[in-house]
Parts: sequence; C-alpha cells; structure tokens
Amino acid sequence: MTETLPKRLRQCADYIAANTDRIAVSTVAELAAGADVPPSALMRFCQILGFSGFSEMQRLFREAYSPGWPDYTTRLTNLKENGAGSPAALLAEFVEAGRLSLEQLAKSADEAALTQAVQHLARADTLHVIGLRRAYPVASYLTYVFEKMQVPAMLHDGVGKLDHRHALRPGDACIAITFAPYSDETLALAQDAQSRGLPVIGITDRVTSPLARLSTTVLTVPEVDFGAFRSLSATLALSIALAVAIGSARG
Amino acid sequence: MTETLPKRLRQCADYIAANTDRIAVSTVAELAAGADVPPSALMRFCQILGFSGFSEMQRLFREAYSPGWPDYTTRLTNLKENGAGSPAALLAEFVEAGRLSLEQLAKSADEAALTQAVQHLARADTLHVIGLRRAYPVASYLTYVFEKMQVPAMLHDGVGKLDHRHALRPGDACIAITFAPYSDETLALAQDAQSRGLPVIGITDRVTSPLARLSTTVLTVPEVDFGAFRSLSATLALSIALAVAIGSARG
DNA sequence: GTTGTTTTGGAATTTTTATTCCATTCCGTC
DNA sequence: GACGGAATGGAATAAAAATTCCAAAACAAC
Repeated sequence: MTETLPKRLRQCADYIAANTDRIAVSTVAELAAGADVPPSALMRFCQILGFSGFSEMQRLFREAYSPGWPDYTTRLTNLKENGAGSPAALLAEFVEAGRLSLEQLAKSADEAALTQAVQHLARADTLHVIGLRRAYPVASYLTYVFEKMQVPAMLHDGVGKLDHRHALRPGDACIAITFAPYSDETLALAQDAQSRGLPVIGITDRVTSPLARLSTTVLTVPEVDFGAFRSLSATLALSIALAVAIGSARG
Repeated sequence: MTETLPKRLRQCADYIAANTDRIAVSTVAELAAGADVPPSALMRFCQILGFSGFSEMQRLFREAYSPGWPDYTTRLTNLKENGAGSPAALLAEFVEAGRLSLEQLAKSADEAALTQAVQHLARADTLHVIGLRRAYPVASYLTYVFEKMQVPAMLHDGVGKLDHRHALRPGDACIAITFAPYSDETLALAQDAQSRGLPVIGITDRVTSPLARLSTTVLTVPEVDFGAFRSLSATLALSIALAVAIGSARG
C-alpha cells in the first residue's frame, strides 16, 4: 500500500498526475513551481519514470496532444454513437442525465425552502438521517459530511432490521429521503418524528410524495432517470449544499 | 478583406490559421517547417501580428489552452471569507462542481479501460464491491444496482469491523473505490484479491493512486471538489454505466 | 553520537530555441 | 536592363530552457 516514494518525488507524481494536460504546454520551471519542488527534483522524477529527461517526456505529451479534445458536445455524441449499448454509450447517457438533473435543480430549487431547512437543522441537537434503497447512498453521504463537520448525526440504516426510532429525542430533527416507490421504513420514521413534534426535512421527487405530508419542509429534486436508474447527481448536490450550509451555520 | 500579403507571410498566415491547436506545443522551427518557410519568416509574421515575437504569441495560446480550471479551492476560500454563503449560493457551487466533473468525465473517459472492465466483470462469478468513507455511497449504490439487475454482488462495508476477505473465491472479481486520502481497508482488500489472482477494477482519482498498482484495470474519475467535499456526480455516473453495462453483458 | 546512505536544492553547464541582422534575391517601374 | 524598395534566407547572436553535478542536509542503522 505504501510504495513510499521520497517526499519530493511524490509531490512531483501527484502534481503531474493531476495536471497531465499542462505538461505539453509548460516548462520544467513552471511545473516544478506548481508542484512546489526545485526543477532538479522534477528532472529526477522524469528520469525515474524512464525518460532520458523532461524533454523526452514532454515530446510524448506534445505528440499525443490530439487537437484539444473535442468539445464536450462532440465528445458526447461520439461516445453515444460508439454502438448503442456499449459501455461508452451508456456512460454518455448517464453523464447527460446527470447534467440535465443538475441544470433543472439549479433552475427549480426552492431557495426559501432550503433556507428554512437550514434554519431548522442548524438549531437541532442531533440530526437523524434516513434513506433506504436508492436513497441510501445519499443518506450515507450526508452522514459522512455531518461527521466531517462535527455535526452530531445518526444514520438510520436498518442494518440488522434494528429500529432506532427511540433515539429520536426532543430537540432533535430528522432528514428523510425517499423516492418512488417510497420506502415504508422511511415514511414510518418521518411519521414518528412528526408525531413527536420534531422538524422533518423531506427530500423527495415530487410534491405529491407521501413524504411531503409528513414533512415540515420539503425539498424536491428533479432527477432525470436513464432507464431504471437515477443519477443521484442533483440529489447529492442538494444534500451536500444543505449539509455544508448547516455545518457553517452551526459553528 | 485581404490586402495581399507577401508570399511567405501568406504561407505563414495560412498554416497558422489551419493549425492553431499546434501553436501551443510547437517550436518556431517546427511551425516554420510545417508552413514551409524559414524560421525568420515566421518571426516576421509574429511581429507583424503585433507580438514582440513568437514567444509572446505562444504564451497566449498556452494560457488559452487549458480552458477552465477556475480552481475551486480559492473560490471556496473567497466564499468563506465573504461570510458563509447563503444556502442557495452553496447549492449553485455544488451544482457547478458537479456539472464540471461530468463534463470532464465525458471528455477524458478511457473507453478502452471501461470496456475491459466490463469484460472482466461480466465473466466473474460474484462481484465484491468495496468503498469506504466518501467512496461508500458509490459502493453502496453499485451494489444496489447489481442487486436490481440480479448480478451476484457483495458489499464489503466494514460493519462491525468484520472482515470478509475470505468471501473472495476463485472466479470472483473485485471493484475497489477509493480517493485520496486512500483508505487502508480498501487497499488491503484490493491487494488480497490481486494476490489471489482475481481481477481488480479500481475506481480512483488519479493514476498515481496506490490503488492503481493493485488493479487489473483502473478507471480514473476527474472529480471537481468544492471545498473539502466532492460532488461524486462523475463517480456515480461512471459507476452506474459500469454496472448497467455489466448487467446487460451478463444477459 | 557516529557512520554510511539517500535525498535535496541550487549553482554551473550544456543544449535547444528564439531572435536579430544583413547580404542577396526578387519584382515592379522607368 | 538599370534602379529602388520590398521580401527573403541563412548565418550569427541572444535568451531561455533543460540537464548535470556536487556539497549540504536529512535520515537510518548501528
């Protein structure tokens, strides 16, 4: 795991890997400055890679430099035409679905609801997050972000069919995420929270969702499906924004 | 429109116009050779265009080359300094980061690697998926999709610190997902799979990732971070495409 | 601590590349 | 076909970049 390269060489490796597109158009000095190493370190790095020096490596990149990768739209078309059903074509579809979702989210996001949600959640003690099945990745990421931001949060993940509804305490709040077909367990927890008078923030796909009735504040996400699967891009973007806003409102 | 230029200068103009994308990565001598003029003619051409010389013109093209990397780290810093952004502003940032990531993914995706990954995974018996911390949402979604498509898959989620490495059987394959800072457990499982001769498909952030060495096939995802958090849009798009391709390849 | 080894930074050197300069050629005009 | 001004090519020079090298620093093993 720890193929431990010397410090400077590791810096070179990381910077170069993260900026492959700049190699062709930069000088040793520029790249070295970017990687925050002296030029000689970068030279050493090139040699360890098996090139005679930087120039040889650069020559490779300059030749490979296919006239600036085609712009996004062209490339997408290429991917799609690459035989329907090919992995590349599928990728293009999902990329497009994701982009569309994000675009719609940006257009349709309800700022007032978002602000209200942040207020509720910033005031609460512990945040209870629930999302199952395809909402589970979102719920788990939310919880991860809360943990990183030192916001007390609990993920109700249903492991072992354990039910933790009694963990809901006065002063807490609940974030419930579910999409059609709505998950009973999620709705049940939201209901429980509501009946205890806790704020419930619902993230769902439409205002007519059963979750809407159970929520103090509803955030709807226009996710574009491709085939049977949704991209989650928009849902995740909304969730992270929510989490970060809460995190900074809290401290 | 064209006050008639002297012959050599005309050649320069034509060649340069037709090869704007090569300017950034070529020397005077190379371009001159391409235009079939002596280097000095090209120099004159640059000066007539109003540059002090070739270098100045090239600098322009080199900078223009890398179109958009408006780096998000500085933007977040700015945002933070301007007082915490409103939730809506944050949302806009995450939407933008997601869009950029998807765009980059479409541009840079390695079709060959993707196809290869699908081939390996379509042939395998059980698919072992591992991804922890911020890669966990991806791993869990992958597993969800596999389940829906009736592809035998097992999520190594580390619940209860249980280690299931002996679940890896001959004929199986492993999908490992990790981003810097790389998770030891993920690398350990990948290593284990590799040493048993199972195909390992790595999804990671750069080719220098320690996961790369452990993988039969590496898929790199250019995820644009906003602040400390990544959008996961691109990673999810790639993962779903992978899963669906595998599902349909299996029948 | 001492010793031997690896790593590092920067100054010195070499190579490559850009740029200038000028003698020569070309071309239109008389 | 002689003249003058523009255009040209290549050799000479300047600038910039790459590459090497070595003394100092960091590190590891004893």
